Amino acid sequence: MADSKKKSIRVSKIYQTLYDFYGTQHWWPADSKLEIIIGAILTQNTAWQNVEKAVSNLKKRRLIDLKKLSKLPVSQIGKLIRASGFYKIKAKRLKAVIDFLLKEYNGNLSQMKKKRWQELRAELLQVYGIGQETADSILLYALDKPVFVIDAYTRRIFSRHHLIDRNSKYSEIQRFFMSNLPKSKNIYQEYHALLVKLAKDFCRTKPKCEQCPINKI
DNA sequence: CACCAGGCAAGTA
DNA sequence: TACTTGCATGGT
Repeated sequence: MADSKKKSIRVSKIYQTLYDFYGTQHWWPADSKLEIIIGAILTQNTAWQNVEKAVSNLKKRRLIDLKKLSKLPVSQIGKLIRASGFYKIKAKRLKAVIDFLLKEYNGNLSQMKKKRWQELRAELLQVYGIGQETADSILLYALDKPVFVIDAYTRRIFSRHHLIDRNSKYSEIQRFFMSNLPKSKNIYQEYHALLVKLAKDFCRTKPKCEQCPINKI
């Protein structure tokens, strides 16, 4: 059998294994679509635990609200999200995203969802502070689009198991997943969440790594 | 104490 | 295009 065919089968097999091992992950943990978008910026290179503190600060003041946020000075946003780290630059990024959503969609996310994801992705990538992973997280979890998210964990796990090259580009890895799985938003959401869970449980130390359920396939 | 976490943008070669 | 650096808090 061709090598690419084996890898293709393995991508599905790993999903089945992780799903059987862990069950559904209930991602993205948030009360609203806007909270997901805000979280997507705040979680950049940051532990989720710290993102929760920042989001919690915004929630207490009922600031998960585009119009309210748009009236706040960037420095004030920075103060509120301080716990998430990189707070000055993230405040600036949030400001850019807020302005984008209000200007282009009048803050109406369900209106935004009507567009094709290819078009939305291009628009999101133009926004300051939104790179490929953040754009795809927003598309997949906030806008329910069938787009696979590639993060550091995904690279680590799949290169570790020799299914992708360690130096592959984002777009190549994304195509690898999307061409070898059903085009399903639900599967993409679960798969990414399962990979994050797996990495946290088994990729920290070498002895843990050897107990990884993927090794038992 | 060092190291990392659900990346991105800007600068350099 | 490919590689480097700054951004910063909080947990382990």
